Amino acid sequence: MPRSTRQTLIRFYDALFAAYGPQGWWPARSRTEIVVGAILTQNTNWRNVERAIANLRAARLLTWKALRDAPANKLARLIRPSGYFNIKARRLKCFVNWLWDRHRGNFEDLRRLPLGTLRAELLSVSGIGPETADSIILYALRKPTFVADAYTARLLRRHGLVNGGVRYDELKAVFEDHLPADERLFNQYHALIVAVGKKHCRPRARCDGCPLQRFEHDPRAC
DNA sequence: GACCAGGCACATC
DNA sequence: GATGTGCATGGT
Repeated sequence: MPRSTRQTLIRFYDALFAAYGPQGWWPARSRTEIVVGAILTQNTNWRNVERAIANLRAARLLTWKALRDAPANKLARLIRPSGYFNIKARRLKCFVNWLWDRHRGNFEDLRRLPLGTLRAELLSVSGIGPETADSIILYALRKPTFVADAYTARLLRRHGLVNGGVRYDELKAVFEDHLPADERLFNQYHALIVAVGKKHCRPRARCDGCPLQRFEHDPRAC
């Protein structure tokens, strides 16, 4: 008799939390830095994102106003280590321009919006897709939306909870439909998935030592 | 040198 | 709606 999805998700969470403990996400010093990091990490290794963010910090550009006033080519030069630097510089400018055009440059203002409205508004910004929007909502604005990423897809696929061609919204719905809409839970859960994913759920990674190894899984499904 | 990394927009069918 | 492609650096 297969366990319910809810039970499975809770068991996974408990096993990951027991193994890794609280993650304290998002790894950033400010809300501005969270948003910048969410955009820069698109399809990119986090280590390279850290280099780019360090450059922005050294240039004192990690404030909304400084980002608004900085020319895109200057941003592009500084964020070069994160890859796709021309595109990402444009995306940073798009976000900041939207923040000023629609919300007078007041990031805190976004917290007042209902979650659905907030998400739809973020998705209307060029360069903000579903995962980036959810990262901003969950980690910078502390509202309960689940962030599904490449690690999440691999994990659920490996354990047979979703099929190969699963779409983003289906992936996050697995968590949102079976768990309480708790911001702290979603925060911790996604961070734990990244923790286990970096170690055990990427190409050529091994299951040895994985906290989820004792659960039914297919190592080839990553 | 190939493959990968905490995606997204756009074109095409 | 599904699929393919460009964007680009740095690590393995």
